[in-house]
Amino acid sequence: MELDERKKKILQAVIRNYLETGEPVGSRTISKYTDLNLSSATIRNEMADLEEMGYIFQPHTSAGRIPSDKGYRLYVDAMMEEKEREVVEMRDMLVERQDKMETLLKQMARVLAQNTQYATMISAPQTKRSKLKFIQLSRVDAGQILAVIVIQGNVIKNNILSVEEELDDETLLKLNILLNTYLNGLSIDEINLAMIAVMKQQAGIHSAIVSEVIDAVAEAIRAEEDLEIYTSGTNNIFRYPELADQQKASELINTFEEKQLLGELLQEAHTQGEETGIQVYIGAETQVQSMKDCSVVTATYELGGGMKGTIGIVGPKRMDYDKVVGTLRAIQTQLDELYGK
Amino acid sequence: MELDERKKKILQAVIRNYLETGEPVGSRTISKYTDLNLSSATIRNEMADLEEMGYIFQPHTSAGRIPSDKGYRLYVDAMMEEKEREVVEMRDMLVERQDKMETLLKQMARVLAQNTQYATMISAPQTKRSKLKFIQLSRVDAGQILAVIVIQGNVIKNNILSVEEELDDETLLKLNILLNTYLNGLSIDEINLAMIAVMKQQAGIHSAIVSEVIDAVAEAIRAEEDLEIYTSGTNNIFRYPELADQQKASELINTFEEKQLLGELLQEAHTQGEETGIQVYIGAETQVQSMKDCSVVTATYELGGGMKGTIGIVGPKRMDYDKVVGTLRAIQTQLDELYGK
DNA sequence: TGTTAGCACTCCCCTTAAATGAGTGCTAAT
DNA sequence: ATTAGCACTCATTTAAGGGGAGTGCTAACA
Repeated sequence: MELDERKKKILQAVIRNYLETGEPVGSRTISKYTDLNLSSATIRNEMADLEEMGYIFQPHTSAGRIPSDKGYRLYVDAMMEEKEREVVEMRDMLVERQDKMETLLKQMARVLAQNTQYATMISAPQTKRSKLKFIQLSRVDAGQILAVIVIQGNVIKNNILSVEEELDDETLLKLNILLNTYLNGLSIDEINLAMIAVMKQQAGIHSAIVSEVIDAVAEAIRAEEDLEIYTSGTNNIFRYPELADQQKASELINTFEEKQLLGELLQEAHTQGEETGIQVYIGAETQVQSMKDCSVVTATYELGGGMKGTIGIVGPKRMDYDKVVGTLRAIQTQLDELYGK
Repeated sequence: MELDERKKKILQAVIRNYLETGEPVGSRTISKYTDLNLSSATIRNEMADLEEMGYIFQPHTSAGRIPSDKGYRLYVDAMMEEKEREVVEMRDMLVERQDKMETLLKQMARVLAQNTQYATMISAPQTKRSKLKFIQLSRVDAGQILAVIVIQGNVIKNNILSVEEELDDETLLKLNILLNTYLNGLSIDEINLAMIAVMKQQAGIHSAIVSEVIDAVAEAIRAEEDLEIYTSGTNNIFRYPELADQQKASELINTFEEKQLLGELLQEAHTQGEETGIQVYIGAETQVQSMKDCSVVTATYELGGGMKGTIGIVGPKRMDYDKVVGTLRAIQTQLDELYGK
């Protein structure tokens, strides 16, 4: 059987209607809703075909039709290539200069949630490929050294080190110069054992501190790698009856709080993002069990220096794909303009 | 009417039983449950009295009794003064040294949630009265200065400042000395305009930078003041049927995500905490609308240097007050031992 | 005077049954 | 190819009934 133009139109009408109402949609509705001027009986025939082809299905005998994952997929794909959406307002959202990535991301998650009425998540940029920009040791207290580590993109990590020996200013200065000379501008995988050995040797009796700093650097990177995720609008779940029953809501909320799975999800979206960087996962496509009744739209953004992060929007399968994709596009554009290269 | 010993015992039995089951408890149950050896009829009479006195009530005619807020209050008060709970294990929770307050708090919230099966929230210590410990300016890039601000208790804030003039190392060193000399050891409200004027004068052409740093300090403090709140275990709400219906769950989850109200709640608990620092709010006592069916137990902890924070545990009114108070006590003790003075 | 047994009564809740109605599949006519 | 018509299905709603847990009250008992 073949998916002719009329079938497409009907399918689209079914999906549209279902997106609006959340209720299974019957033939009579379609017959009036579209400009096809077909009777409900004809629609019924076509819908039977569409069901056979797997685009829609009945939740139970003699109920209206609901789009299947396959149906959504078709709809989304069609929509994606068709529309190059208008850039939404949202310009004011990013106007203020941010020193802090964290604040920016939190805010972004919140705005998105507010805007779309879905749950949102956003992963911080990953610094894997970033270069070390600056290291500074300072004596804060007797026996306490503060190590400040700045990574490309102005991601800053602090680390308090405890030392036994008393360090005078001169020694500290030397160590600072040593560390910066060797490590500055290197990315993580460029720091090797040989280099560390040389540095330790040059540090003489203070080699222990060098070790600690290196550890701190490694830890800072690692901390950045098991990436931070910010979420917002999880309670929007309750807006959609098909997700709001106790069982599902509980699982979803849990998933959102634990963030572990979200991380993997975003990670995957991030790595396999294609040209546009926008990806749509429908139902089981996410691999996350608790989200099998949801759809997820993700967008990868870049902040220069190879740092990439991912935004995800989670809603019911009948989410307004159109709007969501548009919104994400707009944000991408904004971020690119501000930080992109 | 008077609350004699037997009435107390019966009331306690009713509450205990209700805590366990979550169901209204009838006279027959009590008659068997307690060691009073009274028939259900007698219990009925007593329960009628207790109801008249406002300690318990029936959700509907001919149902068992449920403790009222007043009833809970009595129970909790009695329990609080009676028990000086055993210090729970939980020792291992805090063993690792933490450089980062944030990590510690998050972890703590999580452990608590896990342990109690309720939702938890924890506010970061407030630095209002804290003293400035250390300031360091470093050149990170051409035109970019990193200001690191350390506050008592090793709370560290970073701030990137943009500068137009090129600063050589010597100037930076001078500025560092200047700033530290003047500001070191001062608490926020001890920094006044006169002092700033003097510093600016001494900084000469670089007075602009001094201004910026001062701003950064102020901002760092302010950021710390509209306090961070970490939550965990919000999905535990779903464990308790009386909170899990769509309406209530949605509101609660929202409250927990927005954190605004939680902040006020913790704030209040913090300020009016009495001797022990542990406080119990039952039902409407919290002032937070969405929590009118919950109880909240809060504990204020101190981390030295006048920095105080508050932990809160939110559960159904029938929460296991005993265990919760015990757990919080234990944590308080631990924190005191580790950081307290 | 306090305690208990007995009994009628209340009311939630669960189950069952019937009514409703939206929607389908099929057939025959156009 | 399209449509009208009809029988049929089945989730959902509504009503009714039974069960049962629990109460309040009264009368009897120690």
